[in-house]
This record gives sequence, C-alpha cells and structure tokens, in this order.
Amino acid sequence: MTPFQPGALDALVRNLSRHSELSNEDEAAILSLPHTLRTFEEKSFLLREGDHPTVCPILIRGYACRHKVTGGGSRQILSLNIPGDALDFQNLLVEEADHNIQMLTRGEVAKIPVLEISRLIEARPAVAQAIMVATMVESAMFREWTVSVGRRDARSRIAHLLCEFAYRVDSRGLSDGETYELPMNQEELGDATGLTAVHVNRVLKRLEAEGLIARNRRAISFPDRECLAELADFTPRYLHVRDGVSPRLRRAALPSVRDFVAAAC
Amino acid sequence: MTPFQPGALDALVRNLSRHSELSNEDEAAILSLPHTLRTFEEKSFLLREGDHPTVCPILIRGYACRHKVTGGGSRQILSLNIPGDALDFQNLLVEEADHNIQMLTRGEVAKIPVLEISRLIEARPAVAQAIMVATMVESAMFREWTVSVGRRDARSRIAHLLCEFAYRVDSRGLSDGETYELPMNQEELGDATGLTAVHVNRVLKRLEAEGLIARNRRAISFPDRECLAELADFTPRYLHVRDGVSPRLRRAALPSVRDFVAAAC
DNA sequence: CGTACGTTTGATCTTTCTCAATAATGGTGG
DNA sequence: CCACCATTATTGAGAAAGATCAAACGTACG
Repeated sequence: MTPFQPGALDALVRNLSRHSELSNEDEAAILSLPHTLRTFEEKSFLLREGDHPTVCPILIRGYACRHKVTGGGSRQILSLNIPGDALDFQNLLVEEADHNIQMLTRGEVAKIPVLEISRLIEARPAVAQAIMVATMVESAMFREWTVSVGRRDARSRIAHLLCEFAYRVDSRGLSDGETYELPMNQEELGDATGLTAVHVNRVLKRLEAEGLIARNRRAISFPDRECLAELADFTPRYLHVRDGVSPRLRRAALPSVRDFVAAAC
Repeated sequence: MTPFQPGALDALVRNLSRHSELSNEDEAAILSLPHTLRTFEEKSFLLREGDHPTVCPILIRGYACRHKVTGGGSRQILSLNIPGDALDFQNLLVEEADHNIQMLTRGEVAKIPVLEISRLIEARPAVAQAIMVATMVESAMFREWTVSVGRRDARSRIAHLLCEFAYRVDSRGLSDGETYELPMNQEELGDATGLTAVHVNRVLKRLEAEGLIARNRRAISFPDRECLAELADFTPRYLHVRDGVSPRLRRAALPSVRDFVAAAC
C-alpha cells in the first residue's frame, strides 16, 4: 500500500475531462487528492453486495467489472471498468451496495477517503459537476447495456460490447487503435451479454470467419470497424464524449462517430 | 397549462423522502418550487433521444416509461415511472438525451425550470443530496432490470417486473396493497422484459393458472405474494427504501422485505 | 354496428442452451 | 526440458425456450 503516489490519478482526470471542462486548477486539485495505492489480484472483490463503502476506489491499472448474482446463482456483468474509472460513485450515497465490483485482471486501485471527495466537491463546483456527469454517463451505459441484452441477437450483442470497449479505451488514449486486449474469457463474455460461454464461442468464431474480427488469444482487432459497428448497431451518442475519440480515430471514424462529433461542435 | 398548482409536488417530496431525510423546511422549499402543470395524452413523448432538456419534468399523475429503439426498430423499455418520479435528472447534465421518455397513460406533468432546481440545490444541501440519491437509486433499478433481462427466464422476468412495480407503488402510498392497475398492454410488457407480446401472454396465463396472479383486464393482484417474489427472485435491497413499505404491508411483508426492513433498522 | 386495438390460441421454426467430449494453452514442480 | 494439471477454447448432438406467423376472439368506442 503506497500513499500519495504522484501521477496515479492522471487517469481519473483524463476520464472526467472527456465529458466536462476542467480548469488547470481543478485538475491539480484532483491530482493532489490524498489516496493510497494498492494492487489487487485477478478475481479479487473490491466491493460486495451489502457492503457500505467508506472510500472511493479509482481504477488505475487493469480491468474490473460490476456484476450481480441471481438467486439461481447465475451472474450478470453490468459494466466493464477501465483505467481512470471511479468505481464507486454509484454506491457512495446509499446505505448498502447492491452489486459487486470485481477485478477482471490484476491491477492497481487508488482509494480516496470519501471525506476528501466531499471536500473537493464543496470547494470546486466544476469538479462536482464533472463527477455528476461521469455518474450520469455511467447510467447511460447501463441503459445501452440493457438494450443490447434485451433486444439484440447474440451476434450484435457481442459486436456491440466489442465496439463499446474499443471506443472507450480509445477515447481515453489507452490503445494504439489497432488491437485490443480483451480482459475476459468467454465465460465472462457470456455473463456480460446474457449468453452461455459455448454460444459466445460460436459467435466469435463466426465473426472471425466473416472477417469482422481477428483474434489472437484474447487480443482482438477489427479489420472492418465500420462494418462491425453497423452490425452491432453501435452509436456512441450514449457515451457522451465531448470531442469524440483520439485524433487518429477521428480521421478514420465510423460514420456514426463522425455525425456525433459534428453534432457536438 | 396551469402555473403554480399548490400540492402538485407532494408526490415528489414523498418520493425523495423514501431514501433521504428531509427537514420540514426542505420539504417546504421543494413544494414551493415554481412550476407549470400540463396534461399529456397516452403515448405522447416527454423527451426524445437527441433533445437537450431545459426543464425538469416531474410526473404527477399517470405513468411513463423510458425506452430506446434499436437500429432494427425494436424497442427496449428501460424503466417505468410512477407519480412522484423526477423524469429527467438522468439527462439534465448531458448535451443530448440518449433515450426517450413517453407517457404510458394519460397523466399530468409538472415542469420545473432547471434554474430553479440549481438554486434549490445550492441553497439546501439536504435536497441536493436527496436528488443525487434518487438518481443513484434509479441507476440501481437500471442494473436490476439488466439482470432480469439477461439472466432470468420469461416467467421470473415478468414476475420480477410485477413485484418491483407493486413494491414501488406501495412504498409511495399509491395503492391499497391489493390490486394494481398495470399501466401497459402486453406488447409494452414484452418491450420491457425483452420478450414478444405473444410469449408475455402465455406466461401471464400460466402465472394465472398457477394461482400466482389474478387478473381482471389490466388490474393484477397477487394471491400469494411471497411465492411470487420467490419465483421472481425479487429482493428489494436495490430499491434502497429507507423504512420499507407502508405499515400495512410491513405487517404482512415478504420474508425478503422483512429482512430488509430489519436490516435497515 | 363496425372498426380498431388488444388478447388469446395453435402450429411451426430458430436461436440459444445443455450436456458431453476433445483439444489447446499456460503454468508448475521435478 | 518434460510430465502433469488446471483452465479455457472448441466442437457436436439433442433439447428447450422463446420467436414468428396466422387466425380468431373480445371489447371499447365512435
């Protein structure tokens, strides 16, 4: 457990800035938030249903997910978290957490005392607003996730998850825009999409055979991104990114991405 | 359009008080928020994807839902709204709404200027907190909805929707605790649960044959609530109601409800 | 009384699940 | 380096849940 690791919260700033305008002072205030850094192993829980959280964990490195388990024992993954995500704005204000947060891979987490967050919110309205917006955008992602699970077939569902993951990773500057290391196995992909691992496998093989994705172990790339997005019914409006994705991607953007960027200007 | 209807915002206060502690002054401040009242017909849109909302609509009478439509034209209903719900905290801070809000029945809506909400939030921290909490609880409902659609079979899914609806209506004192007028047809029930109307019909008939529900047109009652909740895998923790439901129901509560209430004390 | 809308029912077809077995893959200890 | 183990991926065959298509039946309402 390392206290006050300078630079650890860069990713959080990059995350919040995607949706909101932050001044240099705002950014500096976030970066200097007191926190402790800790490594968590793959599959370790950061929060369990029923807990009452007292610190706010920020994912610095690695990947995590939110999930709930039904009475029958099956699991539904509700969202993926990538570096820079605040993992617990969702539970901060309620008595008991209603879902679990679990690491998908080994990674590092910065924990900020809730009190410090409260202080920052009071001192800096722009930061308060940015946190609210980030939380709302998270809700928007939950909604789109429901649409996928409820109304898209297995192929679109998986394609949609891949598109969203790639888009989010890109918009935070975490990828080369070519290849994405998917932080989960086919079982977990099934739990995320409401399918079985077996069916996930068949769909992935089909997408591969159709030339829509290329795989090497868990690394995935998209030879024809536009076509995949079309099939996935992926429109990034719900991600509410202010300026679209990185310049590199903006050039070669999907039509829907282009529209979105144009509309946002 | 009637301005300043006194008493119209009672329902909002009742809603916010379910999760947060509000002083008499806080409640008075909410009740005296300037607003206009308007009637909306069944199926009319209160908000469309792409809109930028400038007022905050509060549902006073009648029922509404949030939904998204896929590229293929199918609809996924994401949540039901009942009197007292603020319909648009979710979109207030983002540039473009990412989903639609549509009346399920005829009803009345109070529109509060966003500016007035901002003022109130600045003046009364407890109200700000209550609004945040209500928004978080809404997110929790989105998540549970996803679990239903992703991991429960048709029977449990519909049963779950019925349990949640009844519980929410009860906890806001909008029912006699016996019979519930479901504000939607079987097509809409299908769009909410990710099923077809035909299959919804078959499941309803089956639940009826099993004695788990009784129907008269759209009015539904639950002869064996406990058993239905069991089958639905319904645990109201995610609704984060502070003191459980009305005293009447608390007496005859489901085991899960009872546990929840006990835990909350 | 006819029209529109919603419900109900039957027959058939598809998608996805389940069960089961086999093949890769990566890591471990010897 | 190799044998062994656990985990994950892949494939096949059969079953089941739910979708689709089509028609009939009610009921409210103009």
